Amino acid sequence: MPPESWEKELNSIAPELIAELKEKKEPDKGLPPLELKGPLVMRFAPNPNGPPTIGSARGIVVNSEYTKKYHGKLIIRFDDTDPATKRPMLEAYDWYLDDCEWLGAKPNEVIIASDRIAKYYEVAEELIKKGGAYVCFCEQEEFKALKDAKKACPHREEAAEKNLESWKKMLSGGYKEQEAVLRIKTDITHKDPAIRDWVAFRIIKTPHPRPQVGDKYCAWPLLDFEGAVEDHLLGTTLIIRGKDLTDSETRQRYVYKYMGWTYPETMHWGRVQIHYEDLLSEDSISKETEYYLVVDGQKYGVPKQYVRPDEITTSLYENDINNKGYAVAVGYTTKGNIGFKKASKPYPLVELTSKNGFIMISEKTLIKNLGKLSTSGLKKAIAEGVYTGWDDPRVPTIRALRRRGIRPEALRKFMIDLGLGETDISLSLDTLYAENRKLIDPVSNRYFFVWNPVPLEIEGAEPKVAKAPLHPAKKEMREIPVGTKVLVCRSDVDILKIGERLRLKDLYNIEITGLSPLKAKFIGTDMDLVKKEKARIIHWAPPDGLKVKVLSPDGEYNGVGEPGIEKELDKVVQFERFGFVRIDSVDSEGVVAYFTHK
RNA sequence: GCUCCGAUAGUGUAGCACGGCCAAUCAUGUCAGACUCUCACUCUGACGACUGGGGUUCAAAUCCCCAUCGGAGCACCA
Repeated sequence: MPPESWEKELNSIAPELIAELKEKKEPDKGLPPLELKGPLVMRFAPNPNGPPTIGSARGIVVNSEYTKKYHGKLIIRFDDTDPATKRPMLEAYDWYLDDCEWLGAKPNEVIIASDRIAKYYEVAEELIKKGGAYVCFCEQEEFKALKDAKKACPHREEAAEKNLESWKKMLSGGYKEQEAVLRIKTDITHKDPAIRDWVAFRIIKTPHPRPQVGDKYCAWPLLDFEGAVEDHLLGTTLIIRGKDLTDSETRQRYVYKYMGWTYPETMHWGRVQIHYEDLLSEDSISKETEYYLVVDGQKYGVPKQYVRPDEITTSLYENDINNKGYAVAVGYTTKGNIGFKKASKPYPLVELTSKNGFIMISEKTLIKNLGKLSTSGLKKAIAEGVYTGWDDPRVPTIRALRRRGIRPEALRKFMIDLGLGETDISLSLDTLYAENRKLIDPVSNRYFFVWNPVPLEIEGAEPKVAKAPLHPAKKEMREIPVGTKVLVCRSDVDILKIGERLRLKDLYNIEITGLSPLKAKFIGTDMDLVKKEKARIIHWAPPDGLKVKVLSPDGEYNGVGEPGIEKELDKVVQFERFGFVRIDSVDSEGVVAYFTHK
């Protein structure tokens, strides 16, 4: 019996079985469902020491997605309790709120930790009274030595009254920085050294950047304490955070136990790195690539072998070598795309990541690994002028993506599709771009933009007004007046030969008659000729067009665009045969556009 | 060194709590073709993975053990 008959037969006997079979095949969309015992309260808790990054977007989106789905409450809480080393930026508070709203994740409540220090003091005092916390005067190294030896420090057994007294003195500024800390009493013999008697408060005399707070406090809570107290005060029921904070839970549970509170449910996700993959030019990849390890321009090693560090003496950093002594390497496949591969099994190796953020690939190509830049690293680079600001297209912030014309829905979907895995991932923004392209392609007008322009004189052509569709699926036309001279791209010119026939898109056909200077003659307007001869179709721009500059993650493109682009300010358009861009500014100097993606 | 976590195609995911519907899902990517006055979009097809080794079982991606690799924490950072 053929399968169709089977289905028919089965349908008549047991229709529910068919339904079940089909249902089974349907993939789960979106985030995994939650098993809730009560109302859902979640928080997203950044330190506003810089604008939200692509990594922050994950937290914003996932938290908001769940609270939307289960009619819960979303709180944004600024964990700004370090006025010194991770000093908050005043502008960043609003940047977070703004980017959240843009992402469709407007929080129900906004909490600023530095406004609520007094509440943390109350809890601290109670903990001291209960014997769950003590003021410690050990020097850092001294305490670490004791801790590693599972030994208590002399202050641990101090009476509660004495601790209370010291605590008051801490609050009133009676100690210098580094002189005293408040520790939570856990288990000094805990098998995990990360858990043993952790610090809840330290003394910082640097004033807080927020004028409302200023120098009001000199005892500041650390994240583990502030977070523990706030999560309880806010009634948080589910916490999703990075794997790096898993130990926090174990530490914080001691506070919850002393106070008789109930700890929220927790979920974790792995480390995220972003790599940009699209900087390989096609000619740098051949299908039958030979693989080398390249360090500082030198070839080492042979493919399909692990690369041993003793074969390489230059520029290998400690972090690039795993504990087996193999270099952590990155490869690309014969298909030409790049992937990070674990060095645990043989793989055609080509390159080495180096600590300075670059990956070497063969001799020609360089890939920037933007995901590796930390907020503080970015801050420094911006101050030094390496980047123009927090929305420089090369910088991995939400602001930069916005400026480039990425739609919030695309970013949301991208983050939701990542899911909640505890696996460490290294991802490519390609998927985000593909998602975004689907959204903007149907609504983006088309224009010509010629980068690295080369003038082309056409004999026998009459000045005319070219008509081209604003969008291939719509009927509105754009009009481009053109004389006997046009501009074309250097990259198109480079491969031209005398006698070659080509089509200037939406204009007419030409035959090349000279290369330097570039000359051609008019040979008609007939499209059939183009189709018959399979002539190349290239785009062009009038010499008196608009000056256009495109800023993209991999550099600047300067050229000339057709008139009309200036009407698209703040919109995303497609520069044909170039890619999508967002028109960022228009003035007498010309047009500045931000590259969205191909 | 101590502790914890993880491992499915190039990339990211689904499946794992309850072993058979899994010769393994979806997206992206790559290749080929169709469409097209763009290298965009759309459509069709192809490619491509359970880290390794043992064990339990009639049956293992799924449970157990070991190995390997990767990541994180052990801060008066968040």
